[in-house]
Amino acid sequence: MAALVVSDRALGSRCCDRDVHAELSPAAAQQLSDDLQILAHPVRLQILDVLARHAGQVCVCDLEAALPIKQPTVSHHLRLLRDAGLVDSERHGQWVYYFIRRDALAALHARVVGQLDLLSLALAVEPLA
Amino acid sequence: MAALVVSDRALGSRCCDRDVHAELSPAAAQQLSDDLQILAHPVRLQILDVLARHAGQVCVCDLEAALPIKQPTVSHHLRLLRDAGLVDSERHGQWVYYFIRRDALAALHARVVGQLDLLSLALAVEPLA
DNA sequence: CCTGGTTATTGACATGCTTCGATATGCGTG
DNA sequence: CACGCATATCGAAGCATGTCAATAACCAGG
Repeated sequence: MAALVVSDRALGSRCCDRDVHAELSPAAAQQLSDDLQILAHPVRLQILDVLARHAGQVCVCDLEAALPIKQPTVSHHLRLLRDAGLVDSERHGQWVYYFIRRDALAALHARVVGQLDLLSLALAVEPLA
Repeated sequence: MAALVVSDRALGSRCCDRDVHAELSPAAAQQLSDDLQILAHPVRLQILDVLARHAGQVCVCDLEAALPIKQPTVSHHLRLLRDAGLVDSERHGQWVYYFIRRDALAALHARVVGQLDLLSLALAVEPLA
């Protein structure tokens, strides 16, 4: 198990002068981080889940009934999701119906999965040929 | 385009009494949210990236050199990653070498991608058969 | 146009996250 | 064992986030 970490190469000397850098650029890391951040809240995940399963037929009061939060908080999270481009809404009479923007969610899904796959791939390759 | 949202079914009346609920349980949403949260920071993403590409040969000062943050902050993020089970470390003399726990990262990767795929899948299906 | 119901916004508060200086701990060397 | 270097922890400060009561804006019906 120790071999997992320590190769035959000496580790106990010459530290901190290796060319260790991230492949992931700061900009790419920020982008991925933003993508993850908008998803990283239980309420927003549940909102997306509900919208995905009842496309176009969900108004705010439905969400309020389905979630453990008050109406202003529902509107708050919906605004974040809309600002992120993931959802949009249409007014019908007194009610506002929200729906997922499929293209945007697909794009986000592709970015996230793509980057995470890259990470896992880097691990699959034997360390530092 | 409006057809995306409004079916022939009347939307302008009878609101908020439908059985709209999330498939994603609160517990599952919390779990996924936690998984995403630990990843949702540029510095942690870059740390994981560096560790993935230089498996077992990265000490803290390497990370400090590769990242735009001071040493206490590096240690802080490493602690979060370790508490999440994603990384571990070994001391070699004066230095501490960090490495990714492949099994844990693979498990997290599977959970995240699995749940996100479910979301996308729900969207692919035509709304509410 | 007044009323009741739905949604958005505002403002305040609490909580949590990120960062870093200061400091403690641990290790190797002389 | 004293010193220097690497790392961890503590404490404080600043900032972001989540929540909700109060209120505004909007709409339908009488």
